[in-house]
Amino acid sequence: MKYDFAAIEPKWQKIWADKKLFKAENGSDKKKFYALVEFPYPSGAGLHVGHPRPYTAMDAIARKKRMEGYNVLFPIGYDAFGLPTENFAIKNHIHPAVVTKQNIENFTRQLHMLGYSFDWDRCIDTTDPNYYKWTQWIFLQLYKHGLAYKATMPVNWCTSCKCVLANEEVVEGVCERCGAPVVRKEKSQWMLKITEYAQKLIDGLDNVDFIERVKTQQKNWIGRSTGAEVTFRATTGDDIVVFTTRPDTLFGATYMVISPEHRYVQQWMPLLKNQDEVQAYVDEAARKSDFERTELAADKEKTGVMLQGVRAVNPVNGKEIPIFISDYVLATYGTGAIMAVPAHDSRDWAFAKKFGCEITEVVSGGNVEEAAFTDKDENAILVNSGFLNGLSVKDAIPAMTKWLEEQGIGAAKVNYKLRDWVFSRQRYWGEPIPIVHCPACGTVPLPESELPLVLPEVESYEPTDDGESPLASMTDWVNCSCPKCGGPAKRETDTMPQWAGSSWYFLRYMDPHNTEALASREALEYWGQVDWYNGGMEHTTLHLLYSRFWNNFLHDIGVVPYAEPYAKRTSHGMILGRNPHYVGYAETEEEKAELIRKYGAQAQRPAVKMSKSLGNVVNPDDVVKEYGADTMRLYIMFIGDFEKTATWSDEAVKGCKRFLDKVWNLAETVTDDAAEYSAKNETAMHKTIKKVTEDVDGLKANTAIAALMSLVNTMGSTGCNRAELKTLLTILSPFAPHIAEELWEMHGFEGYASVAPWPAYDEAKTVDAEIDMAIQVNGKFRGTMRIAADVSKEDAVAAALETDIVKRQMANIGGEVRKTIVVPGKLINLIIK
RNA sequence: GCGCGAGUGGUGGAAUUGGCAGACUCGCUAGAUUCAGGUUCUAGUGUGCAUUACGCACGUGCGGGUUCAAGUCCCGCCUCGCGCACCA
Repeated sequence: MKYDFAAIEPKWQKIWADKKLFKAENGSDKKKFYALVEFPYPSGAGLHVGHPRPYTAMDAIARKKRMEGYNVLFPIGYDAFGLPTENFAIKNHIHPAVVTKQNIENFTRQLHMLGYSFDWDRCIDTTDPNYYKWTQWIFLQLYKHGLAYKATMPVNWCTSCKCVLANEEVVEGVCERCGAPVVRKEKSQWMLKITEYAQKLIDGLDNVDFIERVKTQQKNWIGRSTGAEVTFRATTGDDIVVFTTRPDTLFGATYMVISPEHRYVQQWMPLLKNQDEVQAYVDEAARKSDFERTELAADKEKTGVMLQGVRAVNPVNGKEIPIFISDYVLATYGTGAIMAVPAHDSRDWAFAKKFGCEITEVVSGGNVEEAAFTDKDENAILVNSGFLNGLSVKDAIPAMTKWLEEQGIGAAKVNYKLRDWVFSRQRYWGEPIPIVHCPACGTVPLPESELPLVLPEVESYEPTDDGESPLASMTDWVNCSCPKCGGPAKRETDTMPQWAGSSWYFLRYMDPHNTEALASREALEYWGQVDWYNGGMEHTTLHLLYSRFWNNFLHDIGVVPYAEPYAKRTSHGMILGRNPHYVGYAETEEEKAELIRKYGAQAQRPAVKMSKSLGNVVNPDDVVKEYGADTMRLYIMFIGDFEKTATWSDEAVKGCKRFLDKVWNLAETVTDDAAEYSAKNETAMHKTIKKVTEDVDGLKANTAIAALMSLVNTMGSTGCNRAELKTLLTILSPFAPHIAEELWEMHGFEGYASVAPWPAYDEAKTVDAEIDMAIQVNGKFRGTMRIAADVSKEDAVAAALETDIVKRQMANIGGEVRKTIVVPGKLINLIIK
């Protein structure tokens, strides 16, 4: 009989679903294990090959844990609010809810097709009012605790999405999603005070097992720096507060810079002698997009204008110094003002050189006429610094900080780059913000009893250029009565961002049908932290950070038992496609030149992100149709190091299909009903069980599969008995569950391969009794000798001296053995001189 | 600029308390099966020199070093990828 995957796979998917084989049980006596993958955004295009990589890896882990006796929670759901659906709906005049429903059906079909062991009874959908009721509930808790507030401020505005963006959604000055330019816009926005959790979000990383690059990226994003705030008095009598990481260099502060947006600029305008020049600079800075303002920021020539008519006093030496405005000082970081120390800051140095400011060296060790001396040498000695002279940088920082505190003009201060989360979006397809604006009472939160606040049906949900949400035109819905005074009021018309629903979804999986709470206390305590969460690096400073923030908050208000939601976080590499424009594929020099001219740097890369326009997108449906889900799963795991990017190869998929054919054929040859492993295969069996057991947990499925291939290759000549087949199918099943299940049934094994107990291995039986020990002479490999694995050092040397290999070398070199090195079980090295 | 990671055959990639480099896969070569194609099976496949030998030399981005022994450790570079970036 032939391996007929097309018949086998749907058969087992149906049986698994009917028998609810992968159901997670709340409150079971078994040890729990919560494995989580990032739930997909159900786009119209369906699953792409990027999805199966993390899903298959975590599925293999979940399956193995189940076989090891754990009560495994491995859930899935849909993060279905968001712009692409809304845009598609607008274009095709269908309601986003209808589009979402269709897309979810398609995704569900595809996920079933790949044989994932999800507990489908716990499937969630963020656009379901029963779900977003609790998203809104969490928002109300944030509001009650002062962590949600409305503020008018310059925000990032995507010119194409016609919507504000969080800082995390702006990448190099353009929209993370659509690539359109982002401009500043003054708008009243709902904000979440994530900055209040900056330190907790850093500290929490110490207690979790996240891969290092995730921790580093989050820390960099939060951007903690320690220093001091110092107050300078302006000649107007106003106090200018600056933040500095180097209070020790205060004697070297020879001028000040404030950002063009700083409130003092307009306040002092009437006093200035060069008003026109200053105003022109302010206007110009306001016109620039974020992208223009940061473009090649490091090398960009500094610009700025001196405020003529106002000066400041350096509090440490009483010197009067000039004040400039310049866009190299950011309004949104620190206090929007700096003390410039050109001798020890390269930006200040470049500015000072251009504008002829004084450069005073205060830390010795460099030549400040040539360049700023910025070495982070804490033993460098202070000069030209009054009471700090002779102190090291290390000692001068606390000394100056203390002095500032005594004078009442400064204090130690910690600053973060992290900014509050802009939480409202001027779009239709999101969770309505449960807030009412009352002319009498002001901002009034909706009572919890009125949740969910359901998204109304609208005629037109097109975004508007004026920055109003499409909901604003829904007067019937907008006009309401104030929950507090009963008078006429208006609803908030902005909706929540895409990231809201995903900020707590892992909690809902624990108790998805609860109508009284986001999840019961028992469920939250039973499942506790997510034991293993795998997801994309692109979410490190978005979803991952946001959800840690929400969970920390929910912990602080006593809703969840753990501050940190995820005990472990890993991340998969992207799957790239073949680059059709790669120069390597060109046959002539002319073609090559043409490709480089047309595609530039892109032409140098053999593999690139898959995209419709390049025609290199691989659809899982096609792969499953041609080779089956098991081959697809196996290949996507075998493709390479899980954490690195990998390139899809249609050719290489065949190898995995061949392997499964071999397994099928091997199973057909099994006639020996032995209940024990054969002597021939015993070591190989134990070795392979060990390798697979360790590699699945170590996220090294690629080498686990290689070991399985080796085993099957070996058995091709040594044969396979019933006991060996049973183990083979068991350890193969996390990767290729359908074929394992079918052969399991055909050979009459009990129960299901998917939930069979994981086989044990005997460490002692993983090593061969006899090995080929390597023989080196003077450090060079010369050959091997067959010898007992546990041979003594003396016997190994004696045996080696008897070999032709060593005799020949002795004769060639003509010396005697001066030294011997024996690595038991591995090699022997003879030094002959 | 700062931070993180990576450079290994024709290809994807194994090997990290220093111990036989190239497991496993694709591809390729030869042979068998087949009317043929595909499939499957057997043998081979880092480079060079040899082929009298299972022999010699070279070989993990580049240049040094430590060691009986280095892809792995140390010093100095180069290249590529990712993240952040005028963050005071």
